[in-house]
Amino acid sequence: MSQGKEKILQTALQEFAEKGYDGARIDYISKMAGVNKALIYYHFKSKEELFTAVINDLFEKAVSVSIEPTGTSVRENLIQVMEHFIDFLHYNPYFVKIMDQSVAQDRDIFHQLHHQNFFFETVIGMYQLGVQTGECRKVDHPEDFIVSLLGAVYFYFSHHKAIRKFYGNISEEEVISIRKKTMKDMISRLTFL
Amino acid sequence: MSQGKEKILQTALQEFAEKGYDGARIDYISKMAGVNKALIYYHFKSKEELFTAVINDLFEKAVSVSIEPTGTSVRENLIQVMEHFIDFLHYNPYFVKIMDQSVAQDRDIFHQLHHQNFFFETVIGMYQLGVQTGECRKVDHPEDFIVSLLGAVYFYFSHHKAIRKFYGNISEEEVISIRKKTMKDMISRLTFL
DNA sequence: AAAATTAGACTAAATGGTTAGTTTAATTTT
DNA sequence: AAAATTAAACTAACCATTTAGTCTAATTTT
Repeated sequence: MSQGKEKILQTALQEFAEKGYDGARIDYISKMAGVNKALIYYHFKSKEELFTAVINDLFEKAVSVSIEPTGTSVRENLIQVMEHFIDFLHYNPYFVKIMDQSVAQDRDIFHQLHHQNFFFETVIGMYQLGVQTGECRKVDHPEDFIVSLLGAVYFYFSHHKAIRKFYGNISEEEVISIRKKTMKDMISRLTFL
Repeated sequence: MSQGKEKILQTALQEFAEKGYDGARIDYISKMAGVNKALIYYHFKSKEELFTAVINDLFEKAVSVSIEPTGTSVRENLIQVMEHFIDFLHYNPYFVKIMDQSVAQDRDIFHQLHHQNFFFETVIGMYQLGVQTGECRKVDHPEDFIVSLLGAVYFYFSHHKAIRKFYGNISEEEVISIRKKTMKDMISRLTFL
C-alpha cells in the first residue's frame, strides 16, 4: 500500500471516529493527512467507500485479537475473555468511537455485524458449555446473562467522558485494573452454583 | 406553548435522534412537522439552539421519572431503581438514541451531564449506605460496581439492533421482563454478604 | 545507452449540489 | 391588536466530487 493511502486511512479513522460519518470532512482529512483532496478520490471512489475501507481496516486488526482462552475451567475462560475485551477496548479507543457512531446512526457495517455476532455467540456458547458440564450455575437466559456482562464491560468505555470522574484522580491504568477486578469478581459470584 | 412550536420540538427530537446533529436536516424537520421553515427560525434562532431546546425538553421529562425507591431494604431499592431504569429506557427509545449520538460526538449537553451525574451519584450513595448498615457486601470500588450494573442495563438498549436477535422470536415485553429478572438476580447475588 | 512510453501517485482549481439561515409581505389565530 | 404562521424566493457558505493535468521512476523500444 502506498504511503499516501496509508496516511489517508489512518487520518480518516480518526476523523470518522471523532465526528461521525456526516460530521467528517474530506477537506479536513486531506489537510490533516497532508495530501491533496483529489488523492483521496484517486484511491477511494467516494466518501462512503472511504468509510467502508476504514471500517474493514479496523476490523481486520480487531479480529487478530482472537478469543482463544487458555484457562483450565469455563469460569477462568470467561474471565480471560472479559479481560481481553477490556484491554482491547482500552487500547483501541477509535474502535469504541466508530462503533458508537455506527450504532447511533444505524449504519450497517456488514463486517462489524459479522464479527460481532461471532463474538457474542462464542461467549454465550462458552457459558452454556459450563452449564452442561455442571461447572456453572444454570440460568434461564444465558444470552441475557452474557449481554449483561458484555454491557458491563463496554459501558465504561463508550461513556468514558461522562463516567470517568467517579473514579477520582487515579491513572487510567489503575481504573483498568479495577475494572478487571470488578468483572472477575462479578463473574465468579454469578457463575458459581 | 404554541402548537407549532410543540410539533417542531417533537419532530426535531425524532430527526436528531435518528440522524444525529450533523445528519439532521432543518428542511426535513419543517416538512415532517407540517410547518414552514421560517417558523422554525421564528421560534429558535439556529439549528444549535433548536437542538439544545430538544435536549432540555427531553431531560425535563426524564427527570419526572424520579428515583425515590419505596422498598424496605437497600437491596430492594437498588432493584427498584434498575427496574425503573429499564422501563424508562424501554419507553423512551429517543432518549437512548439522543444519548448515543451525543456521547459518540462529544457534544456537551450541560443539562444532560448535570442530571446524569445526579443519577449516578444517587445510586452509588444508595449502595454505600447498604454497606454502612452492614446490609450489603463491602466492595473495594462501589462506583465501579454501580457503573457495571448501569452498563449492564443500558447496553441492551443502546445496541438493541445488533443484540436483539440473540433473544429469539419473542415479544419485546418478554425481553424486558427477562432483563428485569436477570438484573434482579445479579443484584441479589452480588450484594449479599 | 539513449529515447520513447507507461503507469502510478499526486495536485490545483473548478463545478455544482446541498443546506443553514434570511427576507418580505401577507394571512390566520388568539 | 398582538402573536403565530405561511409562502416562496433568495443567498452565502460549505463540501463532495470531477477535471485536467504534473511529476517521477520504472519499462520498453530503438
